[in-house]
Amino acid sequence: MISMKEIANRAGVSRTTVSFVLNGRYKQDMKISDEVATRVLATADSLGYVKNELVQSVVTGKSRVIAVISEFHEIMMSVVKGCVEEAAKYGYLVELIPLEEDINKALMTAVKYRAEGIFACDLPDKMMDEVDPKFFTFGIPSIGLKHNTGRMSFNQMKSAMLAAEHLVGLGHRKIICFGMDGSIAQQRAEGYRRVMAEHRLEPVVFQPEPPGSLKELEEAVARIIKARPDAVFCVNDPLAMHLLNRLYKRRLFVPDTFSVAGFGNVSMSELASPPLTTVSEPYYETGRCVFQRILNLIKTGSESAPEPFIGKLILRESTAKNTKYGGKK
Amino acid sequence: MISMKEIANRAGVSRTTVSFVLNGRYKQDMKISDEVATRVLATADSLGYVKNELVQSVVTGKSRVIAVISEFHEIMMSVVKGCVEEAAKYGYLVELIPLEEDINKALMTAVKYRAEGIFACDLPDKMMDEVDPKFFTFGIPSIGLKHNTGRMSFNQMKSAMLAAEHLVGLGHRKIICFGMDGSIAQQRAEGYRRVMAEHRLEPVVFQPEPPGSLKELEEAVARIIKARPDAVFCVNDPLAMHLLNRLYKRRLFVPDTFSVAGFGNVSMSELASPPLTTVSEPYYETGRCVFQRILNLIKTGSESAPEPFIGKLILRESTAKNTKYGGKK
DNA sequence: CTGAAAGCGCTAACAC
DNA sequence: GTGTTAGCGCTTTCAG
Repeated sequence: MISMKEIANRAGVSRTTVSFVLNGRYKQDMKISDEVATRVLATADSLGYVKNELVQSVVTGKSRVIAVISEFHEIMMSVVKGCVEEAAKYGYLVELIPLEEDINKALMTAVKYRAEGIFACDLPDKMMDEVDPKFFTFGIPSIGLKHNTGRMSFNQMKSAMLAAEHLVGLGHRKIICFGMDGSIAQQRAEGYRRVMAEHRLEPVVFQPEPPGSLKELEEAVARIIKARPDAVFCVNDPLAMHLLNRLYKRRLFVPDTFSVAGFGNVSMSELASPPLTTVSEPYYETGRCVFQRILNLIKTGSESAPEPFIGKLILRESTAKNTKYGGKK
Repeated sequence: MISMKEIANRAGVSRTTVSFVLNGRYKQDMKISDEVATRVLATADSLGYVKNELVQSVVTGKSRVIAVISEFHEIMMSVVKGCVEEAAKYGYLVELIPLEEDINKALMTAVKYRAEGIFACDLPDKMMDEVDPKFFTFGIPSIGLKHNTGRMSFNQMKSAMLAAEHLVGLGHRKIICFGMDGSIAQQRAEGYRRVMAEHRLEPVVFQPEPPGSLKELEEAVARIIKARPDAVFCVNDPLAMHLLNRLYKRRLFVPDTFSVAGFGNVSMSELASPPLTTVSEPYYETGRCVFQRILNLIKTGSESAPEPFIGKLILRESTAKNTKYGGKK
């Protein structure tokens, strides 16, 4: 792999000159003759020179790399993609560090490679507390660890309210909330509760998952069906699809039997039977936003608290107007 | 960020000593007193020293990083995860380079950061030919570019045969293959054709997708339904789910109307209505395998041609025995 | 066992 | 406008 030194020799100039030319700073900082500049550029090109960013990182103390630590669930790809693409725009590279049960090991890897920023993407709750305090002495800008706003900025509650309001707006009264395990699901359930309270409707939450074997899920679904609700708000799409699934098995059509709304807009929700009404989380945008926050932290040292995203209601065919109560229109 | 030099000073030894101790080579290469060794280790620890891998990369000429270039579809996360986790076992890090329409730019980024290996993960067909030949002069081990076996080692054809054979085995005769756009889908369709030929059944391929608007898809589905097949083999799960979807809309149940098999085992296929019989591609394993191949290339310079993976048939509820022809029980 | 010295490829003052 | 010099933090001979 050829170096600046060789270019300097071949072109008959000094390495400084080469450096300045190659960094495109030969117009402002130093005045290098156009003739020399072109010659340098030409030889660099003919020799197939490619700058060694690693060295630049060492010298400048800036690696232009940010580390993403995660378990890399399928669903996270969009977040990562958003982060990677946004980073690329600013000349930053993203490196992936697997979590594999030890957050401190992962963190140390990031430090060893001198990542300028760290994005702990969707850490399991319990790991939040396991982070060695000494890590923070390095002062590396990070998002997703406990000491900052934590997680990604997405307003689960308000987003869930969108779905709940949609169901109420369709004229449904007996609306069941399905699932509430985990802190995120609880925020969604809370959104549901608020909407129900606003409309003086009685909230009913079915909680099947947690130790959550398939069997318990089965029972919960059976109970829901027996309850004959007008609509069911599922705290996540897979849960909703599971419900659709069991209804299908009983030859019960949706939304005829009752409406079903999900949450998350996972890729296949569009192809569910019927296509699922749900709330989208802007994963890609979130990833971009996280990079922006980290970049801001790197540049200015101050945390920009962005307005949390609010999901969008995705209207599809699993929800429909209620006619039972002589529903409006 | 503290350096070896500082440790040397604090511990009252030379930087060489520190280097050797910290690299755990003070037993074999040099005989450093246990006492000194522990002292060095202790001061390093108390000072919060973290080795700068970047410098090590520069000095040794080995970055211990491999670059993954991809468009990062949701579906690829498992492959990437497999690659990342396998890499971690060998002390390698994975960095992500977005494709964004210019393969050569992406490749150059990888070279600039001196990636030891490159994994072009599922490049669009057309990009294969756009790779600047000069790239190969760098001699960086790579998987997924045209000059090697290409793509990941997965036998699409044989895997597709699993699904086709399953359908034939259930007693179906009139089996339609749905979709064949793209080189991968064609390999799957070929698997279908072979099985049909083996059993002296007439192959029928419906090709809807390509310029593939939703409308064309719609028409294709209508034609399939009109054709009254015994079973339909869809070249990928989303296509299969789309089909299920349209059948649902017509109140046509599966597998009563006809059996449906997909391909890919995407995460939600399990929750389709009905749960989809499909063929799994071992994405995670593939990712691990790719890293192994790259590592092998790095270490020995020789391409290990692993036995291509063959998918597994995932039996679910969208396929059932045919009774029309007095089918075998 | 330990330390001096050279070097990896590049940046950045500061003279010429 | 151009070249000299020092240095980034680490590895690695090679004398003591």
